[in-house]
Amino acid sequence: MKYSASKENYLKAIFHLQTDQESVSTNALAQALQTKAASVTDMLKKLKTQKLLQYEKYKGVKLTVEGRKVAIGIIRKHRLWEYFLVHELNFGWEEVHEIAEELEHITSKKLVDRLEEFLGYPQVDPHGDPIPNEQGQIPVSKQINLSDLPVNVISTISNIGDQSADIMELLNHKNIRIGTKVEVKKKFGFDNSLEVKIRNQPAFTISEHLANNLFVKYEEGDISNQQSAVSSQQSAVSSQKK
Amino acid sequence: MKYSASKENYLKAIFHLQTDQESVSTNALAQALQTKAASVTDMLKKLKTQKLLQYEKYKGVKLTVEGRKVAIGIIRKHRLWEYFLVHELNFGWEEVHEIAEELEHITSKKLVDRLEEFLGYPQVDPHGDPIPNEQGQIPVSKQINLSDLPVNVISTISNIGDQSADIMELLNHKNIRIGTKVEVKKKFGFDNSLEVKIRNQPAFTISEHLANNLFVKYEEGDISNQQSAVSSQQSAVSSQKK
DNA sequence: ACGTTTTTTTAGATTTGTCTAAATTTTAAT
DNA sequence: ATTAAAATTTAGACAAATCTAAAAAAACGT
Repeated sequence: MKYSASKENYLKAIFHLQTDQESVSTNALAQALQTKAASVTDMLKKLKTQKLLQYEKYKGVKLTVEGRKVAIGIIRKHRLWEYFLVHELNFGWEEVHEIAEELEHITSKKLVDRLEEFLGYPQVDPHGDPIPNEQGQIPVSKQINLSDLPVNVISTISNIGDQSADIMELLNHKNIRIGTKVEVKKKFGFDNSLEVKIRNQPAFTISEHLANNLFVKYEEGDISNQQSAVSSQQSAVSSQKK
Repeated sequence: MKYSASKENYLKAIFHLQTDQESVSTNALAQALQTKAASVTDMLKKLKTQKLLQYEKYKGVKLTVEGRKVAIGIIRKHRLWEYFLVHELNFGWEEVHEIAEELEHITSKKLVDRLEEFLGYPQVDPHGDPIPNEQGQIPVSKQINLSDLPVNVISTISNIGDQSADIMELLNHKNIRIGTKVEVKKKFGFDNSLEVKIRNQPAFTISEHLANNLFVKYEEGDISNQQSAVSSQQSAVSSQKK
């Protein structure tokens, strides 16, 4: 079945807003899609007749299994294209989202699968978000040490090993906190220091000792698919708080 | 300025149909675009108000300079994407047109230019059609000997050196004529024979002697841009009829 | 619990691109 | 030069996706 770009965008937005059991409100959708509540209501009625979502008026909306399948397909395309743009065409990670918003609506399934193969089956996109596989399974969130993060991948600080005042002083000074997006630009074997970059600021160096205490996840907060999440390739590192 | 995919398709179709001074008829456009004449008339009126074409009712239509610029931009994107699909993602040349019909409407100019760079500034697409450069200039048609055609590039037979009955008998037998699309699959240094492929038929071998009498062009019949056509990298081989 | 505010839906309109059927213009033939 | 045929345009309609304004339902505060 083929759906319009507009419908695909609604499904994608609902997927992102739909946390766990919660249904999504009309207003939340209108805000996410930069449109008016009345337009959302109209579209929800159409998507309901296509069995892509469960919708009762005034009760909010949830995706059906089919609707989620479509949404994940769009997200898969979006993230593979982002990966392509950054790693093959040398775009900066901050400029690819907009372009991927268009590319994600290209219909050919064969194209997506070939692209994925061409890229070497990447697990996360340049923003650190997991890339669903062909079956619609989304790789499970992993925590790894910042030193183990491949270069040029944006990830999010999810854990700090040591929680002493000393480390906090340092992190505050460097403006690093949980949720901060970081990217390793270079790894120096000599002293195992790392050159890292945060948002739009110039790159700076952090010591091996500090890096050892910073953990990042590959995801930003996405929900894994139904029952079966894909098992992680690298073993997750458990954070060692004291 | 941004135009809808539909408008871009109209401009592209007019460009392809518009030979030299001739204007394009409503019916010809309707057929090319698989639509009805009435729809074409409607659209032409809209495109005229946008100054993309010259249109007087019952008189047919021609692109303006601006309209041609847009059309060439779409064709440039189409052919670069086709090249990408065939040479990077290993698609067959016969299956890429449909996908490129969608990709050609992706708007980012930076994407196209980066893609072109990534691909190494190719001159012709997998069907042998020339790829316009960033300035909208279209490489000029070149005739080269079939033996000089790179492998895996589709080209069109444009000239036959020897015009004896003998060669014609052979060409008729092998179903080769002017306009036939050929692709060299392999070159054998031992006897300089070539393995070639025509349309969907299985590949077959032709002798050095025959190959020496077959000339192909890199283009299918496209008109070069305004005044300045890009000078060809390889020198064109003049066909040596007797 | 009851009025007020917020959220959501309905009603009616608009834009884009398309269609069919009818009317008009051009072309071509005798 | 008429007239028949072909090509083109007009008129009116429709589907998709959106909007504004008004009505209805739900949630909230005291």
